[in-house]
Amino acid sequence: MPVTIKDIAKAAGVSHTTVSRALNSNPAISPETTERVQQLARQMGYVPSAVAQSLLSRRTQTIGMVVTTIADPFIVKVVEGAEQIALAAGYSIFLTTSHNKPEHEMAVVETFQRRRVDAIIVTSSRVGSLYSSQLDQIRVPIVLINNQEEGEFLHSVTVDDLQGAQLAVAHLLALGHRRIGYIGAADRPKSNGRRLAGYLAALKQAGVTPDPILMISPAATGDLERGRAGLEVLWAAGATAAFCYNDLIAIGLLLACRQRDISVPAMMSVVGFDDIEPALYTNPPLTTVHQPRLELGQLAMTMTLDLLNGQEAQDRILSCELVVRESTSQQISESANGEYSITSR
Amino acid sequence: MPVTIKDIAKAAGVSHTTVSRALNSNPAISPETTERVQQLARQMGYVPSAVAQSLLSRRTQTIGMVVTTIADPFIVKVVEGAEQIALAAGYSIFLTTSHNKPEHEMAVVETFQRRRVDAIIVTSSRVGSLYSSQLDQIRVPIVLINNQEEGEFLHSVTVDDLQGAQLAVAHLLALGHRRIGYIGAADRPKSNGRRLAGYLAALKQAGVTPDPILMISPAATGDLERGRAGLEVLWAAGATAAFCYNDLIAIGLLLACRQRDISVPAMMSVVGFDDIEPALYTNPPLTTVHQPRLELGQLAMTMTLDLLNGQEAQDRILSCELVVRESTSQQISESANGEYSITSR
DNA sequence: TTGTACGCGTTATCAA
DNA sequence: TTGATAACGCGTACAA
Repeated sequence: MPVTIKDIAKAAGVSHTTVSRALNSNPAISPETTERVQQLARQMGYVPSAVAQSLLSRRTQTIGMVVTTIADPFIVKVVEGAEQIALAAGYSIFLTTSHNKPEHEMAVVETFQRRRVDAIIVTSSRVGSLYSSQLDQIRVPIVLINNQEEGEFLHSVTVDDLQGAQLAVAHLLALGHRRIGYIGAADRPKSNGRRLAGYLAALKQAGVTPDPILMISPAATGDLERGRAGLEVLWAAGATAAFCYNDLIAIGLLLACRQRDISVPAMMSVVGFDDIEPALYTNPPLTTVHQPRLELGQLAMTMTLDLLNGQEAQDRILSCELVVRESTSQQISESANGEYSITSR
Repeated sequence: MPVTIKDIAKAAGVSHTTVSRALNSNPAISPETTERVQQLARQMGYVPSAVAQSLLSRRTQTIGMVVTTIADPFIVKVVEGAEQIALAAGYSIFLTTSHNKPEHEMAVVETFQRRRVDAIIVTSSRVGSLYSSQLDQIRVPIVLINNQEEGEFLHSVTVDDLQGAQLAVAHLLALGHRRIGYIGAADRPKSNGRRLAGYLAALKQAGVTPDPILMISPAATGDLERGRAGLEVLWAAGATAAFCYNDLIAIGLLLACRQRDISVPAMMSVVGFDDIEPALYTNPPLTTVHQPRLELGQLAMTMTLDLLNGQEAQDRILSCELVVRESTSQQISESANGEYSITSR
């Protein structure tokens, strides 16, 4: 069993109260006893019990964090950002994955309540619908990152999907593309809707009429598969460029292009979303929309700690940046006279 | 403040002792009161305090897990495996990253002690040297995953680096390669040494004399860079194949090959180690040694829980599998008479 | 300057 | 069948 202040008290010949005060450098204690007690504590390898302290202070200095999966490089960065801030403030994180399973999420929340976490951070979940019944029970602050549902009662940090999508599609338009496809993900309704809106906004700004056949959302088991399926439709529809809901879909599309000998970017320009690490290793390296993932996590945690300190916290929306790599190029075609010219096909 | 058993006691007109017993379905309590109390607890939204329970039981049902970084896809899988098992057993995980910084690791251990975690799991660290002074202070079980130092005092789960490396190099040898390079990582001394040993063992078994110039360990800022640097040396030394310490190094090498127009696998076969996700997306897809990462985490956690239940735990070594993709092929060269023949160059 | 007493929420012991 | 009491490790109001 670990050493307690009582053990130290016995060894030092003082009361446990004095030990407690000495260890906390309480000025009421004489410098000599303070020094003596502290040295003794060190010798005996004393480490205060956060459990006992929590019981008394009613604060566990603990944050519960729910993510769908840490296999997603996007989420990893968010967690890293959150951890940095938490650690610096003396908080520890209970990290749990939900794999998007409602029953899992319920259980996680229950666990967090039992553990008396001071606050909860949830990423990319449909909190609104699922938790609503449990939510009023929870007294601790809840901060949502990129959540898929609207809800006024919670605090949130979100990435500006619309602006990011607009950036991506504007880039393709500037390169001369007019038949630009969008491959969406219907299972993330909110963000998918916003990215689609950005796509449409960019087209509108360029005076291009959207073609319904180019806006698809293939049902598939995984994002990679979705990209593969997307290519078939878009290629048949005469698209010269594709904007994908995320990088994994884009990578799936890239793989399918290679199999069908569709050269990227010469025959098909591809843009992703997220800027995950693998996007650097693809062939060609993927042009994509970079989300400030680290910052997302940092901000969410900062916000959480602010709330715990009784401060107000404003919801935040972070903007994205376009990272141009090699999967996009001018939409060119050889014209009759042998010269290259931009075409709108 | 959360509801306590005292609140329930007041509402039910019984003592808090009775409430506690009723909630735990103690047979000593009459069925009527039990039912009444349980229903009341549900209505009032009672959730027991793990903090108070821990203080009494001296068990927190909590595991501290230290990893170098969750940005490493390898580690992510290990964590996932560990989490599965922990969750099923009612344990929660404090996940912390150390980024290989000694001072960080010390702080983490200190935090875990304060939080009174029941056990600690550490991945890929040099525990032996760093922790030795703190180790005797810690009374809880410590399980090491793929640790970089020998030590009899701790429990461990390790992947069979030697066997995995042997598999990889034997594969290259079987394809006819004789000038096979090894690009190592000196900052992971233990596993690097074991993989090098596997490389040498395979060569020996095939009767190939190792050439020191082909066994390198480039000093570089990151693994990707290491791969780049490695290519220069190996290419100059006339290597036709390279076995890399890990996939990231292999990917770095792949990127460098593309820049220098060295076609893979026609001119250079490449094998990695780990089988991380990005290895699927490279061009060409990477042949690599698959580590049972999920199992590694599961086993470590199972072992930990066994130890907590007072059982003995045997150290384990898991074996690897070779995953052949498209970055390796027969070592062929056009001979004078126009036919293809295997050469040893 | 130091010590006594109490409480944080829960369970276990003993008594009624 | 139920209740009063103590204990887990710590911090704090109050007393000395």
